[in-house]
Amino acid sequence: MTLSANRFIGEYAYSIDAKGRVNIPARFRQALSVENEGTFFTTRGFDRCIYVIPAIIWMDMETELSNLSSVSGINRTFIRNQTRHASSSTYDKQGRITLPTSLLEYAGIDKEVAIIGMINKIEIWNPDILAENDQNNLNLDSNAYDDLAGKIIL
Amino acid sequence: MTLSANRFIGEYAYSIDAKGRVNIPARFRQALSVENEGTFFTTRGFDRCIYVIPAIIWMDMETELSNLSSVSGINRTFIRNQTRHASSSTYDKQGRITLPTSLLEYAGIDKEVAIIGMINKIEIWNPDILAENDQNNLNLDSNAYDDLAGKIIL
DNA sequence: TAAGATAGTGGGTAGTTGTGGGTAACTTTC
DNA sequence: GAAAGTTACCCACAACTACCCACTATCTTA
Repeated sequence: MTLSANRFIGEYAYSIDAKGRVNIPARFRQALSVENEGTFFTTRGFDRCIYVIPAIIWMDMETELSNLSSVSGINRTFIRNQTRHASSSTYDKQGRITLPTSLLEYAGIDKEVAIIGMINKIEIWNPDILAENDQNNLNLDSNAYDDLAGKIIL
Repeated sequence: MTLSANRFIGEYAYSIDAKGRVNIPARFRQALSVENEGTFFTTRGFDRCIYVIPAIIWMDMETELSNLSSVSGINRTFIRNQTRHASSSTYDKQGRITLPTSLLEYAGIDKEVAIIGMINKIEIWNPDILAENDQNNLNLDSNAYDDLAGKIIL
């Protein structure tokens, strides 16, 4: 276990090639596969982006999901949405992954992508949609945000 | 653990070379890497400067971020904003670090830099922008400043 | 004051990284 | 079962990064 295992930070601008392959930033590769040789999961993000999640984190989430009571309709919907678009995958010798077409469509990605490290997972965005999302967030009521910021002393 | 571990004070005038490398004042180097072999983090500062942060301090923040639930949109936005401009790095044999182009642009740095010790982190400025910032602060309403002053015994 | 150590700056080179394309294996379809 | 389409693996290359060495100025110490 090294420093920053499974900790993803930073934003990167990459592109998808004709075969639907995206490069994973070299700095992410080690963390993505720690303790689970190159295996990870891709699924829909909460926002209009793609999540790339290390196997360990994914399995933790699966456990949490399994603890939700199926009596609640909200829970059922939530569980369903988390799992139905998910699939496991690995990268090729160059460190690239091939993303399922369905996910690319969901995230509105064609050529350029923005990759963001979100600590324990990775987000892949269409840069335009990301910018749009940023813009919308400026208009949010910021009390909750300020509360968060107040707790983080940096 | 020695005296002044992770405590940065003083201002230094250095320059950036053609490769984007900045020297870290020798007096800062030990503190920057205490307990975590030469690793630290760079990111955007609140003002128009670059933060250089010791690993221990940054990792604490990362841990807090990793405990925020991604189900909340505010949390996602917050995490994204905290990590986007950040990257980890180490110094070379000469004690220099290479700053990402994006950060240099943000801070408006081309050649000369002012490096300021801010107790638990380091700020890197374009000297002109720093001077401008100082000038603007003269005009601030000073009530809040006086409040602070009341708390600091010197 | 002289000699050695430390600090700041500059540049070359080998390895890494991001990207493109070819070919074989596999799957699907008729 | 053969053709067409898809996927996965392999190789290639340009740009970039990190590592190494070198030089000078300043500080320390005997």
